[in-house]
Amino acid sequence: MARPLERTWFERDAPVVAPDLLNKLIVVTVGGATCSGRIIETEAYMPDDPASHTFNGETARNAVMFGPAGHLYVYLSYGIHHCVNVVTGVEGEGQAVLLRAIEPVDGIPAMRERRAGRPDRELANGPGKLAAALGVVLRFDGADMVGEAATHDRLLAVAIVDDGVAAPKRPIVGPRIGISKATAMPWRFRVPCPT
DNA sequence: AAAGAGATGGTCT
DNA sequence: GACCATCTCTTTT
Repeated sequence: MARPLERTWFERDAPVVAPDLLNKLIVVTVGGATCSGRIIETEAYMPDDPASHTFNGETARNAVMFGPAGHLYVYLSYGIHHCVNVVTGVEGEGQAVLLRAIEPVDGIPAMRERRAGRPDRELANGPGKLAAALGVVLRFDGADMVGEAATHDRLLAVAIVDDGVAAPKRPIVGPRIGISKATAMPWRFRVPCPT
């Protein structure tokens, strides 16, 4: 029933992939332990987008965003939090989708440990929080989520999985947040009324 | 209920 | 040396 998404699925523009990612699962294995969560909020970043890390060209940090789609782009935000992105589009363009929130599904005890002291509803309801809950750190930057590399019988792996739950027909669409440039683009997508 | 500020480190000018 | 695709705690209505 559950199947990992193929490379071609990611090879579309971020504002198209972002709403399609809603209700998909992100499955992360670190140190042989696996956690997963259902994606409920995403945000698109495009080439020629002043808010995108790739706007000023390729650097060591954003190199993964210029690579092939279907890889993970991870960076450190405000020196404290990690942010998790899925590279989309055509190789060389520099676009990605930021995962902003998930609903924990598997490995919830491990997520509670990583987010000690937080109530369950605040385990992964934000970009930095979901990275912390899933245990995603800079080491995941560039990880391939497609094919053999995404096999979870190893120490470190990540994949986006379709378990049969469709993306919402009418996602909530709004402006991106937490940025200071190009704030008007309606490239934030959310599942309506997630419990 | 809302608003404000500090933490903290990699990246780029 | 400035700038953050954030979070949490503290202070103020």
